[in-house]
Amino acid sequence: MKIEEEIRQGKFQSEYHKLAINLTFTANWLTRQVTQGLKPHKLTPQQYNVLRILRGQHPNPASINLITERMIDKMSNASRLVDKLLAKELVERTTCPLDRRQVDVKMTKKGLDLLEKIDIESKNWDDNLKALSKKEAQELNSLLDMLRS
Amino acid sequence: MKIEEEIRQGKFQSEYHKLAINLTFTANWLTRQVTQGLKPHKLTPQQYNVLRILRGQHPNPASINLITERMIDKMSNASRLVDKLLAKELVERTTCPLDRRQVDVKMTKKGLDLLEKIDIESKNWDDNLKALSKKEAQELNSLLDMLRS
DNA sequence: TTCAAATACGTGTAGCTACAAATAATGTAG
DNA sequence: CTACATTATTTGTAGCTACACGTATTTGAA
Repeated sequence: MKIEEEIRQGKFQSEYHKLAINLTFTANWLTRQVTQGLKPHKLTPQQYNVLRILRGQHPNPASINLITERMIDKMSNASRLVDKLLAKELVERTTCPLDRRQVDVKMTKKGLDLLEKIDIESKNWDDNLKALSKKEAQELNSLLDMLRS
Repeated sequence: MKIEEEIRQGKFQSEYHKLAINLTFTANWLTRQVTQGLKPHKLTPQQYNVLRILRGQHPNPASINLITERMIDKMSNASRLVDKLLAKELVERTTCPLDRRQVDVKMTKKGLDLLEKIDIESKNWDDNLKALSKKEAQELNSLLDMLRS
């Protein structure tokens, strides 16, 4: 459905204004789907993002700083997200012995196992994007990169 | 900057997976800018969205239902957003006499004046998107519409 | 008419965001 | 070595989201 119909707005001030709204709307649409897919595993998209970053480092630990740097949503509060993951025993947190200001965060086996299970399902989530051909997806990626110039 | 560098991830599983991340990341980037622009006026993007919908109806009132239907983020809780706007005296809320389940929400003069002031500034916000030509913006809009199929 | 279903809205809760401020450890200029 | 800046993280607060449930009102079928 065209964005004009989705939010029942006939006309936009400009193509750029329309773009701003279309981009936000489409990202929300996508996030809703990921949220749904993660729900059976009691993970939020942000927690999932942190887990994947930690797996990327495994078996090395990651600091809160490193996590923040790599998160999709950089303003997210990694500290509190790690708290939640800790409560679920998906990660472990220790003070870094070399720099006691830092925290070493590391996946547990339970966390790795969970991610592995989600991996399988998540392949299907991307299918929601397959309304576009691979070439169109590339083009969209390139336009988004350009947009942020 | 390419998305790979933004979140320091060298390679993605697929072009589609990259697209999902790029889309979310870019929308966050954009929202941050709008949030900044609105901050001097003590409005959040969602409150701003509601105000603009109400202006579209003015001088007619809008129900909570109508507002929700037209919001960019449809899961937003229009009821509570209207509360906040009411506290700032930017809107007024009365029970609809024809259907007492409904609420009539309407802009106040204060609300209209505020929007007018923001209108002027907001023209500059869209400039952040002008890294793309008009033609590229159209193409991006079209790809986003297709993506949601 | 009557009562169950549908509709419109409000509220409660857990989790997230944005931002500022606090705390603690480390680095560094003199 | 000391004072000060810097760095890494945590905490506090206001506002938003997602979802479920609650309340009041209206609609409509028997």
